[in-house]
Amino acid sequence: MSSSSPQQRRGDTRQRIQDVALELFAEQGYEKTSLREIAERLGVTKAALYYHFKTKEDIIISLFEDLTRPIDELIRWAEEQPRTLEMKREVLRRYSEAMAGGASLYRFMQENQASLRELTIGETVKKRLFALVDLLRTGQEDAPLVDQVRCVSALFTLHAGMMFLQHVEGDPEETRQAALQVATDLITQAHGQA
Amino acid sequence: MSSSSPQQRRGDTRQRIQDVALELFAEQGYEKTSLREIAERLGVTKAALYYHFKTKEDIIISLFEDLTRPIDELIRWAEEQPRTLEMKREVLRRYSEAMAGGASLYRFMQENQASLRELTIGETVKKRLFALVDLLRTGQEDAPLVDQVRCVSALFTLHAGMMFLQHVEGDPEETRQAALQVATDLITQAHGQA
Amino acid sequence: MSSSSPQQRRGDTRQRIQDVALELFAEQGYEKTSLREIAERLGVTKAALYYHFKTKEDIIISLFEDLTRPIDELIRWAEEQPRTLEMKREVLRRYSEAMAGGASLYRFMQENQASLRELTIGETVKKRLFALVDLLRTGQEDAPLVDQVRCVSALFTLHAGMMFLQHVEGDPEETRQAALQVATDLITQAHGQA
Amino acid sequence: MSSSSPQQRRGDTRQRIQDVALELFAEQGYEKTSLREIAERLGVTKAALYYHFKTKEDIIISLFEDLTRPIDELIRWAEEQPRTLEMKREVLRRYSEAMAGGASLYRFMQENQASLRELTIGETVKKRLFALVDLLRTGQEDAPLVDQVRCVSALFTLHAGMMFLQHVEGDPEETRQAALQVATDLITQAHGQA
DNA sequence: AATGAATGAGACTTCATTCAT
DNA sequence: GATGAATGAAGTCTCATTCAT
Repeated sequence: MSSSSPQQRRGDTRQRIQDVALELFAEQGYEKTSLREIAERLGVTKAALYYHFKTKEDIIISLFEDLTRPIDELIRWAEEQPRTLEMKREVLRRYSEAMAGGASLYRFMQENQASLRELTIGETVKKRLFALVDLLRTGQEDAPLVDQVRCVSALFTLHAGMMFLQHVEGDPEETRQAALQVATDLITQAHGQA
Repeated sequence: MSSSSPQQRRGDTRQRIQDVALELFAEQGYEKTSLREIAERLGVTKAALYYHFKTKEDIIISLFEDLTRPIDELIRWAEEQPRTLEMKREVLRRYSEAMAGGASLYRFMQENQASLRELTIGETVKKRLFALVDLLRTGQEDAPLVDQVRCVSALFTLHAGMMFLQHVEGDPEETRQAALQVATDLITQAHGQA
Repeated sequence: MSSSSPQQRRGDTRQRIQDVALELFAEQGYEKTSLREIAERLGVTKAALYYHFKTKEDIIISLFEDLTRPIDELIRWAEEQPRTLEMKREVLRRYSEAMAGGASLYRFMQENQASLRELTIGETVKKRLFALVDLLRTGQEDAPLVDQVRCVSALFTLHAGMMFLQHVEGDPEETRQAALQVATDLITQAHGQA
Repeated sequence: MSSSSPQQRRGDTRQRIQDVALELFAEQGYEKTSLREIAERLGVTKAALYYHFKTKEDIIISLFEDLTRPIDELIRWAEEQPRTLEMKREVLRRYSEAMAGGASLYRFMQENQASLRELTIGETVKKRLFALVDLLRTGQEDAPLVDQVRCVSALFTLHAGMMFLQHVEGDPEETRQAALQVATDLITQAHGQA
């Protein structure tokens, strides 16, 4: 009657590996998480992991591929919109939502930048970040440096909201809304001064 | 009678270990940097490191002790000041300066949060961060959540300014000033609304 | 009613496994060639190999069985002939031909003697070699050691001709004939001095 | 009282590793010999091997460097001599002697050609072989193919003598002399027809 | 103040093989 | 006739650490 009886597990091992891996990566970091640990927590052998993923790095790559799709879509969408303030607000809104949905992965990104840099996806992540920043500040390439900082800061505020305050305050959703508010203020200022 | 007395030499090697270690930790992350690497780059044996430091963790602890002293002093100083807006601005100003001085270490902190959490100093770092945030928002415990986020965001903006924009823009000092400006704006707003 | 009856298909895949396996064994050696590699190059799963062969060793055994039959027949034939010089020349001639036909396998034998020794067929291969040498030197058990060496050398010359010169010279067939000539000279000398 | 007490062993670990490794490589082949096996037979840990050699391949490289020096010197010497028949005989004589001295390594070479090809030294070994062949046939580039084969065959005869007959006959030294005799005959014929 | 030699634990990875379907 | 999923054993290698000298 358990919801995850052996029979039910059939065929979803790949998914379960991803789940456990993400959990552990976010908790302990990428390097400190061994495949042995992942396998043990799943009740399979290390070799089983290698049936589903070619390398350890492959596991994390697959996680990024699955979980950052919303962001890629967001970027593609935004690039076709006019560079209005409203569009920028929408970008922040949807980015914040994506973060709420894939909290573990974003926490992982935030806390493992060093590991990320050595991995193949590091470059991709970086590019995506730059793309977002570009979107937020488009229409004002020659804007004062301060305004460019505001755009970057807006994104970081969303991250900060999720990562840092979460450890402290009560309702995560409320905190997220507050962070979104502050971020929106920041780009509004940046936009206005263009 | 040699021109470098034993005491000086001692300090010398110890210091060189710290320098190289910080360089590598910042570059590659804590876990990915091995003692072998540090020793090789210094032209000594691994065993020599153990003459100066009890463990690998000890090396990083010593780095934090040496390099975060300014922050500790800043906190102690600020805690004795009245909670005025001017004091908060001064906190940000001095924090930003400290970051400029110990850039590698702050980069390390930012990029290795996962490693940090497992280390003894992790707790210390976290406490210091909370202490700073508390200082910035003091006088308004019951302030709207949004204002609390602004305080956190102000600190993160300084980090963001250092870490992120650095990869992109020209003069780091100019960027630092811009980030300081944005951060100051943020706490000004937070303070005003109290 | 399909144009390829089950029997044919069976033979088909089995044969294709053998072909690919021999190719890879000859190219990379027995130990360095994994079943995964064979399966991948065939576009089937590893498990499929196990439908046709009981073990990895079984694959190579089957190759030897199929490809060394001419040698076995040659030996049986020669053992019933009178020990004349002409018979010995015929042995070399046919051995050389067999090698040309199963070049990959002979290359494999030459380059993987170490692996061969650990395998069950190793013994068989060795026996066959001894049988050939015996045939070549029969009629002169008490011949000077030098002549016995000549017989062994004759066989090795054929191998050397195939393996070594092949990497260097132009027409393989011409080289083979030259090697055969030298080998024949050797046993002629050995025979003559008896 | 034993000739290899722990105290005596001090400092010669590197040498002992080489000895044991060569023994096992020759016996079982390169791939089939694991570092665990080598370490166990020596009574040290695997990690100790890595203190003395950077990789498994490094061990075999060091063996070749140490044991094939005589051949390199032989080649250098011969290249400065006039291409007389007497010089060629001397080459074979000294090559045969070198083989007797480093029997294990030459057995290894003969039996692990496949492994060798994948290793860095493979190329070196091959070059050396070609250099020897060139020396033996110099002065008759346009000689009939048959004579070129004779030169190669001469070298292979020495190998064959060592490897093959050894398993069978009595006194190895006598066999070696016989092989040398046959090899010398071969190049004499080749030389005469130039 | 530092080295040389070694260890024990554990990392990632690959392999031949099995078995239910 | 073949696959999908998994295993157990083993492989090479790296790491932080120790200790006698």
